[in-house]
This record gives sequence, structure tokens and C-alpha cells, in this order.
Amino acid sequence: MDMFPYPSGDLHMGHAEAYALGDVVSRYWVQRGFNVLHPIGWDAFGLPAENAAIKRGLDPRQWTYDNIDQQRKSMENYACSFDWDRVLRTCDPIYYRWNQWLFLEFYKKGLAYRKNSNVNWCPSCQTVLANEQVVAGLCERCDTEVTKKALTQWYFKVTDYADRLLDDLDTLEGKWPSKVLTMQRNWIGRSYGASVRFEVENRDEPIEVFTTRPDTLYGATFMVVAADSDLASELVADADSDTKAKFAEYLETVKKTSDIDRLSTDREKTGVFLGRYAINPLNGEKLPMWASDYVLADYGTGAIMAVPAHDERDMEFAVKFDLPIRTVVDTGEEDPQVTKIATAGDGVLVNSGPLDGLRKEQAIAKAIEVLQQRGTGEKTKTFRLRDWLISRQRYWGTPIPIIHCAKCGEVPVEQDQLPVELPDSQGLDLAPKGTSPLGGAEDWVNVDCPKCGGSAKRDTDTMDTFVDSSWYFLRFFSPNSEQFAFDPDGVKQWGAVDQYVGGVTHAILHLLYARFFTKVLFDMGMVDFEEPFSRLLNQGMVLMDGSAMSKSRGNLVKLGDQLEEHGVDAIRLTMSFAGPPEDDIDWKDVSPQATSKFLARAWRVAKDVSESSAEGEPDIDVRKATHSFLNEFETNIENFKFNVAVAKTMELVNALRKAIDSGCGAGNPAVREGAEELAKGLSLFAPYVAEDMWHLLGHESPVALAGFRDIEKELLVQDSVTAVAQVNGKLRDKFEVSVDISEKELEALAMNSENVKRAIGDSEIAKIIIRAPKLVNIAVKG
RNA sequence: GCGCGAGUGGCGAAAUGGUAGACGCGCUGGCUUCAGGUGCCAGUGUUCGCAAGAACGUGCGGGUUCAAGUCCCGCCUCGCGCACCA
Repeated sequence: MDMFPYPSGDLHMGHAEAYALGDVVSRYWVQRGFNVLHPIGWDAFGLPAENAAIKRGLDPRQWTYDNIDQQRKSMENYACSFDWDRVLRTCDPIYYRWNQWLFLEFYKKGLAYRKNSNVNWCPSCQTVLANEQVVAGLCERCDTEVTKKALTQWYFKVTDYADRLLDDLDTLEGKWPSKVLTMQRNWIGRSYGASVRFEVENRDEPIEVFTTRPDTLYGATFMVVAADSDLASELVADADSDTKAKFAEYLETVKKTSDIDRLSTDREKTGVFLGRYAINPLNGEKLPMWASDYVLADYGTGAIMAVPAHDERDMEFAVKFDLPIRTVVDTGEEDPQVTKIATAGDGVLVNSGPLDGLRKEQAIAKAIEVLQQRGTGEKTKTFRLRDWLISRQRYWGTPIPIIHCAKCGEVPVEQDQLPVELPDSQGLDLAPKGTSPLGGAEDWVNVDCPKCGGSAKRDTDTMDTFVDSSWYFLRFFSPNSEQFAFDPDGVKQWGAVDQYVGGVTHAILHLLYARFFTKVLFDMGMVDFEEPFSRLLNQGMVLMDGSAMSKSRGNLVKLGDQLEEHGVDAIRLTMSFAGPPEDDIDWKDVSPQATSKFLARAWRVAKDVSESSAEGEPDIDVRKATHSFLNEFETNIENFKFNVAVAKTMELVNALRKAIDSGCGAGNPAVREGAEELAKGLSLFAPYVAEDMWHLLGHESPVALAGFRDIEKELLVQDSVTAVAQVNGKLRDKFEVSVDISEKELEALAMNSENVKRAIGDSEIAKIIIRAPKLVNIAVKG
């Protein structure tokens, strides 16, 4: 299965590569006789449709469906072997109805909930964004600086699945690109440590912090609370007016700082003293409490214990504000108290009471044990992963099927009322204004509460389009079903996606969400697998002159033009032959003309065979060439080495050409056999030419279904090989030998070689290594 | 800063520790052709040599091995990811 496209305009070179490669895999397994489901659909909701609507006054629905029609025609022309009976479009009510159904199932299980918090806000798109959609502080879509806004929004509780999402990555090892696995692991970001409760003077409740280094508790010399957290404001509330004023001023500047500035690496630490003290639970020491923006409000508990001697950031802060530094781990490096350089490595505990003399790992365990005994802390873990914010204040998406009633609160829409269809865009103001355009559809918004019958309003937000793509692969089992989201029989028959193909751009977002959905559906008993995509192939990008193609850059290569000039087969083959699929292709390095020439050369082989009458016994060398081609072709395809597989078909063409011109001739049955396997092999890359060849060779049925010939193992055995003679590992001579040559014979052959004799000269022979039938290496002294 | 990946001819690239450069582009020469931006054949890592052959050669420096593009250690460069995550 290929990642489904977003229908913005026609297909481009990137699509051409992705679908060529996906099609090779699909056609290969069909050729091997498997029942292959190779579906396609459209990720049809989303902002571009809406933006086009705003900019050019179009109906987003019309714009989307027009683009889908155009893309579909191009795909058909491009010979994509999709199952056109299973097409889905996520903007069809029959599709998004099940988005809503799934949302309500999640809601029932407490996996969909609403909360108020500081969320990422794109001032340009005028909508909230998920953490995953913020890249280095910028909106993933429009590169605008993202700001924070306190809003009540819908979330999916991905964090409930954090452990499984992380641990199950192990089962994908070797089947997904390791790069993607690493990125997912980093994103989920589990760290083990301890939560520790610190009493605070003049406060009833202790505050809790998370630390990965409970062993350094004796080295804690102050505490830091995230300046923008509720806790900081609360702590400072009772302070003197001077402290309060300073805090208020600081908080103002923190709020003004954009994420971009905040993230810049060598930014000086800032902060203010809160006028409060916490008590170290292990040694009873009084620790001054500070507020700073280097502690994040939404990670851990938004507060930390600061151990400057063994944490770089705490050290920086301590130096800046002249706070004490106490070394508690002797790492063998210079004392951080003196150098002002924090040490984080392993070592022996000092100045730490009962922990003294222990090594880091033991001390961590011991510290946790002590905390547990005293009831002031325990072993715990924290994740970087946050819950998935799914509400969007935009029009072109799935309406959230919730009704808000003043009396009954959140009321889910009844099952039989689904789908909650999007109102027509006519008469709605789609321009971004910070609240959903759906709010303006009064007939649509105002409804009776399903519970009490009183007047109520629909939720006006729409779902993130990543909800649509989190389960679409399951919908292909029954794309038009009104009975269920996806057919359980289909799940049994087809199961998880055996092979997924798409760009690495979705390494985190889409793949993580789809994995999350699959696990939830597994727990609901709706699917019997926990990972949606058994194998994943990331294709690279198609570039021009080293950079991404774009109209504004003036280096845009149009797929339509390329197809016009070279033909579909040549472009598909060029994409496959250019290099390893995961590498980028620079279009300037690639030659579709050459590929065309190769296709013509292959075609002529079939032509020559078709014009000769069969005669003679099958030529054994040609048969060997054909069967070793089959053997190598199959392993290369199965290992995604499409470029090498194409090279092997070129070798076969060369061998057949030679046989026709200066060997056994085109009428030899072995040449016909070779030409037929050649057509089948080529059918994965160049279906039109291959089909023509196949018909030239006298077949009526489609080449795509012909099936490779069984490999005759005995034809893979070479009866002579080139043996090499080395002296001290350097090649000195070669000879053709029989594969079953004895070690003695091979050695004699080598020793009699003039070249070898010369290389040995007067030196003394130390050792002779023989690997019959391929190699003799003579080690000499001196 | 941390993590991951990659550095091989003029170019895109091949190579279970055992012939480095398969296959293709480009280039050179020959044949075919009225002609050719076609087709076919041959050559093509660098240096020396008429040749036979030799020396050198997979980013750099070491190491393991009879044998290293491949394994180990240290560096350099590029790309990607993460980046005050406690």
C-alpha cells in the first residue's frame, strides 16, 4: 500500500517516484501469484482546499473533487495497478461518518477528552496545532512562528499508550527503516527516574518533581519552577510586593518570548527568586525556590530540583545567580565546584550521607528505596509525548460529533444521527478568524439537546486530518460499507498492511497516530494485530540541481511534460533505476532518453524472436543466463534493490542480444525463454512495453499475470569459474577452472604461474591459503 | 551539544571479509547508414609503459586478518533527526 495523496493539483515527480516503486512491489507479488490488495484513496480534507476557496472563491468540495478526478486520470495513465473498486475519499460523508463513530468510541473509553491548556496556535492559519505539527517553533504548514493560547480543546489520550507505542517498535526492527524507529523513540522519549516530594514552608501540600538522578539529591541546592506554570503564580502570591512585582515583570517577558528564541541554544539563563523555600526530603536542607523559563510547564511536573554540580543547565543558572554548588558524585574529573563545569557521568557518591561510596546506578536505587521508605517519593517514568490535540478551528474537516448543552454538558450525538454532515460552504465565512467557520452556520449549530430536549449547540471544531489517515488502511477492506467502519472479515483476510510505501516526512506524525489507533482498535477487539504496517519503505525525494523542485525556485520539472516526451514506461523505469529507493534522485543526473533506448533494445529482442522460427536444442549458456537472472532479480526486488534488479534485466538483454547476433540465434528455444522472462521482469517497471513484447511473443493473456518460470536450480550451478591467485593478498593471476577443482590442483596452477613466481621472487613462503575453486593466496615473508 | 546515517571513477551507482568499480550515463575509436541526436561492436580508475606488466587506488590516521570498501579504534567532512525533556 502506498501512502494516499493529498489532492492538491495534479501528480508531480515525487508522486511519480513513490507510485512507481509501490507499483513495482505490488506487480512483483502479483507476478509471483499472490492475491494482492493494492488500494488507493485520497486524504481529501485539509487546509489547502479551504485556502483555495478563500483565495479564489471556490467551493472547497468542488476544488477537492476536481483535483481527485485529475489525479486519478494521471494515475491510470501512469499504469498504477490500483484496485479501482476500493477507492476512498476522506471527505465523503460515508467515510468521515466513521471518523465520528470512532471518535465516540474513543470518547466512551475516556480516550477522547476536552481540557483547557496553553496550546500551540498558528496566527496565520488561525488554528491550533498538535505538538507534532510544530517544527522548530514554526508551523509545519506555513512556517509562521507559533504562539501559545489558552483554549479548551479536544484531545486523544495517546499518552495512555506511550509504553506500548515505544516498546512495540522493537517488533519492527529490521522491517522499518531504523531512522524512523529512532525518530519515534525520541519523540515518545521515555525516561526513568524518581518523583520526589519536597515540603514547602508555609504550604500544606508538598510539591513533586521528576528527576532521572535521585542519586544527586544531596547535591540539590535550589529548586526551579516553570515561570509560566500555575504553581509559580501560586507560590509567589504570598510574597512581598517587591518579589511579586519582579515576578510579574519576568512572567511578562517570558510570555513574550517566542518558542524560536526560547529554543535558541546559547541563551543566557533568566529567572527570579520566589521568596519561598522547599525542604530536601533526605537531609532537611532549606532550598530557595526560583522561577525560570528553562523549566517547562508541561513536562514532568513543571518543577525541578536543581543540582548544579551535575547538571549543565542548573550549573549555568547557579553561576548566573550566585547559588551554591555542591559536588556529590566524584567522577574522576575535576571538581565542578571549582571548574563550574557540571559532571554528569558515572562515579562514586560523596557528601551524601547513606549514599556515600556507592556508584551512580546503586545510588539511584538506594535513593529511591530511602524515599519510598519515608513516603516522600518513588520510582517513576516520564514521557516527552503529549496527548494529541485534535480540534481545529477550520471548515474543511470532520465535524466533532458532540453537542454542548447548558444543562447536560457534553452530549455525544446518537449513533443513528451520524454522520454529522458538514453544512454547505455557501454563505459561510471561511476566512480564518480564530473560531470555527461552522459557528456561522446557524441552522446547523443550533440543535435540541438529545438528552433533555433543551436548546443546545453543536461543537463547531473539526478534527485534525491526521485522524482520517490513522485508520484509512482498514477502510479499504470495505470502502463503501454503511454497516461498519471496516469489515471484520476483511481484517481477517488481509490483516495488517504487509508493505507500506511513502515519504519519510511522515516518520512521526502519521505513523505514530496510525499505530496508536491500531492499538486502541486492538484493545476494542476490532483488529487482531497491534502494528498497522508490517514493513515500511521510505522513498527519497526527487530533486533538481540539489534542491527541492518548486515553481518559485524555477527548477520545476513537470511530470506531464516528462511523460509526454519519454513515455510512462521510461519515466517509471528511470525512477526505479536511478539509485536505491531511499536515496534522493536528482533529475539532472538521470537520463530518461537512455532508459527509452534500453526499452527499445529489450523490445527488439522480442521482435527478433517473434520473426524467427524455433530451431535447435536450447542453448545451455543462454538458459543459465535466464535462470540466474530470475534468481537475482527476485532477491533484489524483495530487498527493495530495484536499481540492481533493473541492472540485472539489462544484463539479460545484453546476453540475449549477443546470443541472437553472434550465438545460437533468435530461433533458439533458450532465447525465447529468456525473452519471455525478460518481458515478465520488465512488466514491473514498464508495463506497456512488456505487454507489447509478450504479445509479440504470441501470448494473448496479460503479461502481468503470466507468473515467473520456476528457477531450475541446476542451471544456477556454474561449471567453470574464474579463480584468482594472490600473493600477500595482491592479485597476480587468474585462470578459468572447473568448479570441482581440488585444492592441490588449484595450488599447482597458482605455483606454476609466471606472474605468481615473479611476485614471490626469492621470498620464503610462509603460508598458502586455498579457497577452492575461487582463490589461492600465498603469504610470503619479507 | 546529543543521536543516527553516509563519504567508492568525470557522473548516477554495484560489491555474503576473498577479482573494487556490476549496470547505466558520458567520453574515445570502429562498423552500419545518403545521412544521423539511430543501431551494432570494442575501449574507458590514475600514473608509467609500444607491449607484457608494474605501482598506486573506496574521506584521513591507526589496528585486526593470509586477505579490509566491508570488522575494530580515533579523527575530518556532509546530510538528517532531536535539541534547556530535568
